[in-house]
Amino acid sequence: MTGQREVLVAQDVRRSSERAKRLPRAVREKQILDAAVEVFSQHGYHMASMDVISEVAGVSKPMIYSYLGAKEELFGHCIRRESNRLFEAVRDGIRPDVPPDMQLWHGLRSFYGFVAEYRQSWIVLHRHALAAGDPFAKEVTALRTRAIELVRDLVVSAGTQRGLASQAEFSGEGMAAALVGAAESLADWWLDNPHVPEGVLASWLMNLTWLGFNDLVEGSVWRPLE
Amino acid sequence: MTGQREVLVAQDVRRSSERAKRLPRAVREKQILDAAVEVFSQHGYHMASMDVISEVAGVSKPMIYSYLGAKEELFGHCIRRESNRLFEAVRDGIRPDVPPDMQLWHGLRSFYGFVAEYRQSWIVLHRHALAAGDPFAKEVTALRTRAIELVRDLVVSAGTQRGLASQAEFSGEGMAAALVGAAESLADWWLDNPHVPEGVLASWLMNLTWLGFNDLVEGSVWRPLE
Amino acid sequence: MTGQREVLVAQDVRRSSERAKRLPRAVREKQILDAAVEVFSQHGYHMASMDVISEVAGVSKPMIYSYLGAKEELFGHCIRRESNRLFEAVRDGIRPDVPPDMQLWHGLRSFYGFVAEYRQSWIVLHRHALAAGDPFAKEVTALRTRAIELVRDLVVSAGTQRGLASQAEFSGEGMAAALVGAAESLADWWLDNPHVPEGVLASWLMNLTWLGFNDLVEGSVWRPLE
Amino acid sequence: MTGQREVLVAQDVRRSSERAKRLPRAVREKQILDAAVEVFSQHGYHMASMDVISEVAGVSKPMIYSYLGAKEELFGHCIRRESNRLFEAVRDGIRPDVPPDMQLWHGLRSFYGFVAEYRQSWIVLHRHALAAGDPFAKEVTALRTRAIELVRDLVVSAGTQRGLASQAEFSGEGMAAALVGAAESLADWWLDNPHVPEGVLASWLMNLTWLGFNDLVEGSVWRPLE
DNA sequence: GATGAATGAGGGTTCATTCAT
DNA sequence: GATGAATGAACCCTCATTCAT
Repeated sequence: MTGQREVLVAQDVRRSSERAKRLPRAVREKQILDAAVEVFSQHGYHMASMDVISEVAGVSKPMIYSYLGAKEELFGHCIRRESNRLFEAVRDGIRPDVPPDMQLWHGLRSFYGFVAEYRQSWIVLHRHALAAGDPFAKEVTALRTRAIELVRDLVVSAGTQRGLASQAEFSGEGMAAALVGAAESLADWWLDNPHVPEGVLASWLMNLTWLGFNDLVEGSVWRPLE
Repeated sequence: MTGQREVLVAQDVRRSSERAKRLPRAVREKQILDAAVEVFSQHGYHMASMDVISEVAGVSKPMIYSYLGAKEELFGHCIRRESNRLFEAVRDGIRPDVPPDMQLWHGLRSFYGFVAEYRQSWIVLHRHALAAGDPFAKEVTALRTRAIELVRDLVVSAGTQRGLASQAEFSGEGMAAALVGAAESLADWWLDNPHVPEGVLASWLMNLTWLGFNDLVEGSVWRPLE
Repeated sequence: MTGQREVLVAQDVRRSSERAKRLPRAVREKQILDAAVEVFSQHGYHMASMDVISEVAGVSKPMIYSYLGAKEELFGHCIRRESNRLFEAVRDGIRPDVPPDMQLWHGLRSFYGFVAEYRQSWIVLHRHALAAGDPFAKEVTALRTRAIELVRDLVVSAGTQRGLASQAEFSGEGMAAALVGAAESLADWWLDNPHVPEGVLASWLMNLTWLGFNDLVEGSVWRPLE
Repeated sequence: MTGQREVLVAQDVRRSSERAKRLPRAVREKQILDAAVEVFSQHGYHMASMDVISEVAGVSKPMIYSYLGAKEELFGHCIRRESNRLFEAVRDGIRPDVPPDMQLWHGLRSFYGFVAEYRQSWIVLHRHALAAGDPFAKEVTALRTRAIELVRDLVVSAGTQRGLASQAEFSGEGMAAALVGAAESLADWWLDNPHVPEGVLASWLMNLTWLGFNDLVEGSVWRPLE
């Protein structure tokens, strides 16, 4: 949990009732965003109070307002930063020069890697931003859309390569949405069942969505070959 | 949306600032719960105000407190009622005397049928209760667990019948969680893409999780046979 | 605690969700007043709720309003009933044909006897009515005034019999007030120190106010002779 | 009533719905406590509303909560401040190098001096805190206990000096409690009979409890000699 | 740049009280 | 006579936000 450690460091630097040292704006903004993500992830949007955020950030409330705007705007900043982090982590984890199933495999591993490293970011995005209503839910929906497109292109290209006839039962987008949703929900489930190592999660998903229950019960198993 | 219609009727009956007619307690409780679900689904737990709920219910605030308790408790009542409704709808939709894939198929259809009919209930359960923190998230998690168990038993029994060796890549619970999550997320996606008919959603999921992408790109398709 | 027992009896008579039997008005009023005194003594005027009183009385709220009026009026009824009870107990305990000190002695014993038997009444009068503000404090002040007059007449007549010159240092009323106050406060102290037998309290007061510390430290002691 | 005058000044300085000038926290806390004591003394704990207190203090409600806590805590602060004021006033008024009766005399004079100067404080302590129930009543009881101990030590030491045999009729603590109670009640009586000068009250008590009615009717009188 | 001081506004909750049956 | 059903009104409290230093 890198975010949390950095916040604590920021706090430690500062002795109580000591005026905060002048710091470059970028540093202050990072402190504040880190603190905000931490607090939002713990309490959700509505129960997170600006007072607490400012305490955790080691910065006075007026600074938050002056640097990052009101609560809504601050929350938006958090969501955007973490959205991008997450998307980039997944996108950069995919290697374009391997078969589609391996691409999917790498994408999933990167995703669960991110969730493990930035647990709080994931909680904010998945648990709280969606519930916080429209300005924010849209942001997360957009992220999800980007992910869905990534997967859709992958599957569709694999399909068209092999002449998959478009059928009512098949919809690149719909099924990509289903896969992305499954990945998200499994991440959620992981929060409450952390004993499972991260590679296994990706493996389950590959077996389920690449092979399907049918092949599985026949004894087939998907494994990454490289 | 049966609930909403009835609530509006209740409102229409009553002219503003007129004393509500005396009705038996059970009727009032239903009115209140219906109104609460409606308002919670629209605004979420924190932004829903007891004032608005009481107005929508056509009842004064003290009645709510007297019949269903404070806000937290009221929300709990909503969640429990809708949880049970949903679970029973799915469970009753499953016919036990058909092959596993058909059971899954019926379960999914019932699920999306419920989401279509009780849109607000679904929103409260999926979007808001999970974000509202621990007393409530647990309730929904419990619901999800019940669903996962249902699916797990289905798949595992199918697998063991055919001698599926337990492997690291396979976990009845984990994969059932993934499927349930996929179904949930697809329902969520459906809220923003309502043009897709409900049967198609179930079809996608069956194809994805029963056959897998691999079979799909080979041209295989799953269809319900009865 | 006679009052409490009677209330419990009244409650026991009534099975839940059974309509209260028709009873003569006087009986109902007694039930209500007993319950009110009990609840007021426990919670004070403001924290006592009409709901609780009606439950303890085994009677619905509208009955209370119809028989004994609103909360203020109800409290007034309580205070008046208990005031009179107390005053009559003390007055009737005094035997007019004995010397002044013995009259005082009997009065004090009657007073502490009452406090022991009607603990709740005393608490309502002394602890709560005085704090409840003017309509009620006056009532208790009036009671106190009657007590002071009783004592004053006693002492003054004793004094004038023996030619006590009126002096600045002496005021029948003031000193009677002091004695009455001492008696009250000792009763209050008794509530928290119930191990002392009631006769001893009266004895302390007699020794203190009849003989004074001065005589006491000289070894004199007052004892009732009859 | 120093407190009240200052509060009014604070109010006058501020025109309605104008932002209060920035003042150091300690000053505001004093203003708030003064106002709270004033309002509590007039209306009692339950009928005093935070709105009124904030108006009288010339400060908005959130400041009260931020500086002195919620209503209960605020009341506690008032009681503690006034308790200490009162106890210190009495203790500091006693001169340790004079005979016991003179010490008592000075203590009583200080007490009535305090009641005269801080009428509201006395009312809060004696009339309202005791009735407000357990967190607060305990505080006042503790104050009373400290006073009783003061008096007990005085009398007992005087008694043992002259060989007072411990007897059933004599209890240092009990009689001290009676004297303290008498003093309190006389202060209470004084509130409704303010024409009596303060020295006279102390004089009555000295004559009553030092000499006793018996000596008094014989014509003896106690007077301070110095 | 940085902050302690200050507040408007609004929400949850609970009574005492009364109607209609 | 007796009561469940119903509500107006008020109170405590908190929070996001801004001003003045």
